[in-house]
Amino acid sequence: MRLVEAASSLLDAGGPSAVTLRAVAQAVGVSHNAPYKHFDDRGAILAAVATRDCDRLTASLDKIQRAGGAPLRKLNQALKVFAAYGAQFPARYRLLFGDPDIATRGGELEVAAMALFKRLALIVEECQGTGLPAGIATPELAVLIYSSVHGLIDLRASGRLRKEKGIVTVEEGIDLLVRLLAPSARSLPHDRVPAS
Amino acid sequence: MRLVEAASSLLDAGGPSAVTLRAVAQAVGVSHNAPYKHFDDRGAILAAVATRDCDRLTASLDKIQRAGGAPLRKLNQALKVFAAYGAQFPARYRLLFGDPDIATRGGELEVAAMALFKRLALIVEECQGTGLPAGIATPELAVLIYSSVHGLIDLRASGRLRKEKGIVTVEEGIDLLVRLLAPSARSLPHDRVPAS
DNA sequence: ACCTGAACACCGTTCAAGT
DNA sequence: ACCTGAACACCGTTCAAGT
Repeated sequence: MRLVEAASSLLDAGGPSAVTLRAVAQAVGVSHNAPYKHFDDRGAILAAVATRDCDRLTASLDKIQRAGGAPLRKLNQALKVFAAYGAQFPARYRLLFGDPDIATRGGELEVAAMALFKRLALIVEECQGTGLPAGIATPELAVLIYSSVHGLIDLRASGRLRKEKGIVTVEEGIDLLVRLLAPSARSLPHDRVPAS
Repeated sequence: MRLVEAASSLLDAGGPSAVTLRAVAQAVGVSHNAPYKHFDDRGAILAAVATRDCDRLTASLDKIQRAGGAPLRKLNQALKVFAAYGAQFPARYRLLFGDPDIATRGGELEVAAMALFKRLALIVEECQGTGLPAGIATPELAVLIYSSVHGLIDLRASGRLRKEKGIVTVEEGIDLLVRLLAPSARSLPHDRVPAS
């Protein structure tokens, strides 16, 4: 859908307030209220942007899963996928993982978000026993790990991870987190993963 | 300032979009553009709300610090202060710790935020060696811990910490986090702290 | 110093009407 | 089925004018 593509570009360029129906419509060359024939309202267009990105992230995790390798290394790579997405597209990250209106819409996006979480939980499960503590339920551990990474990305995306001496990049934070949670992985190589 | 109080109430009741200059002005009984005589723009009013809350959180941490007790217990209590604030006033939490425009304004709020982080870092420092790993710089560890807690609070405040089996409340997440980072604290009592 | 009223350029959304 | 133009009730912000 060209409308979704246009909304995504506007979001990247100017943040949520730049995604007006008028601007989206103008970008694809239709009248300012033509989008209402394809979407219920402004939020539905943004939800479509979020759903598309969510599916892409899921595909990225699948790729990492298929590539194989040490579990803890795969986890580190998976978390860096989120970090790269948040660094390259801060506004889209905050739409997908932080917008309250979009989250409570249910529908397609909720299904896509659940699928994404499931992939991450699978990777976490693989790590339990080979680095991560095994005496804890996988969903709990997966939620905690993702929350930590989300916190890092969100604080940076909102401009709160600057000088406050200490961690400056999300990647440093992820490496530190994995090191602290899995003491056996103290010499894990630092992975860089391209954006999805 | 009555304008700040009114803006805070409107934010709690209806989220950021409910904080219009017209509604704020009407709540204190002045014309819709009278606030411009006291604040540069709409963002300045919101920044004042955030600064006020930030100072209150700092006072809460000071109180915990003065009360004394086991370092790890103080840390747990301090983190629960953030959780309680986020649970009781989700919109204000997201304004203070998540709004990009407010964060980049600098000024008073930046000073207040720095002071708040400093208190938390002090408590973390006390824990290093008596539970938390000592072989790591305090600011790094403090940022990571706070990021994790922020991630939990933010995911809940935006409606993303629901059924996804596993952690449902932020408090559970904090207990789990402290337990994982400080293995010696496996039997730490669960603290409940009232909102600031 | 502080406030008011009118006005400006924007919004999202609705609706009657066109092809 | 899809689009248009006009209109509605909102915004934040500005400005001349009042006390």
